[in-house]
Amino acid sequence: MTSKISSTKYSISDLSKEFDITTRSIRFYEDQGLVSPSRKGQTRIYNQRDKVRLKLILRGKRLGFSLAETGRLFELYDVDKTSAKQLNSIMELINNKKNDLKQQLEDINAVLIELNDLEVNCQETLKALENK
Amino acid sequence: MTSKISSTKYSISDLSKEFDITTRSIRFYEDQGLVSPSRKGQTRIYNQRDKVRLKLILRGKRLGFSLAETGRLFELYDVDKTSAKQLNSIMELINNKKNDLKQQLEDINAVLIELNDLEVNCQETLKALENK
DNA sequence: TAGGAAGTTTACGTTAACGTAAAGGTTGCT
DNA sequence: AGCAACCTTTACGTTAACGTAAACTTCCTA
Repeated sequence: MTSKISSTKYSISDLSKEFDITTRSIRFYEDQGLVSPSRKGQTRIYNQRDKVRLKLILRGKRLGFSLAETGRLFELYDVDKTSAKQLNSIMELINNKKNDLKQQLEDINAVLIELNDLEVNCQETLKALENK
Repeated sequence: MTSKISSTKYSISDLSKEFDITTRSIRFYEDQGLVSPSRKGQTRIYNQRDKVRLKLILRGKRLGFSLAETGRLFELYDVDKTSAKQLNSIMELINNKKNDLKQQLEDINAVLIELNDLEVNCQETLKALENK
């Protein structure tokens, strides 16, 4: 039973097209230790895990995370969780991030409200122009 | 009736302390046209409007806005809204920003859920360690 | 077999957002 | 008068996240 695990392999250009980023960027993320594709000869081969990570990297960027920050989030899943000390410091990190994000939620809601006001204002001005 | 408008004047170091940023940053924001303090001799004098703008600049940064983007948002409030063409292009800009922010809201909620999962996971592992 | 497409490494260039240092002006003590 | 605490301008330095170009290999195919 030769099972099919081969469908989850991607070339660098596959991923660059799928995520609409340059191959340069993908190689740079590797330099920074955020993805670690295997090799066939010289050529990089990406798997499902790498693909997910790319997605998370891009999500992080949309949130204004640096690559280093995203990397630290990745590590949270891999860190050795056998010691209570480790666990507590991880949980502290998690809580810091959560607080940052809650602040961001507030910020975003504030800006959305302002933009809505502005939009309404524009619509009214536009209507006034038409009815003249 | 000499009214008191003088309480809304700040020096550069006042603001740098209040917002916990360097004076260098504040001067840089001026270079970029985001604040425009008046002068008494050489010395910069900031008013309430400048202070509000600084607050908005920092909020923008927390959301990952570039200074240029924040500047464009400022302009939205000042632009002359006399032409329908202007108005429509402004509203397009507003909508683009709104879409970005909605995407960010989704992203943040996703990350918050993941962090919560991770936290619960940590708590359980910790409990298991204690009950051993 | 010649060329084109996709891959690689190496390395210098670029932009944003400041940091940092030098050199100097003004004000207020003491 | 002196100096400490501010302020100023000018200008070069720095980091992150790539862009861009050169020079080369490997594979496919017309």
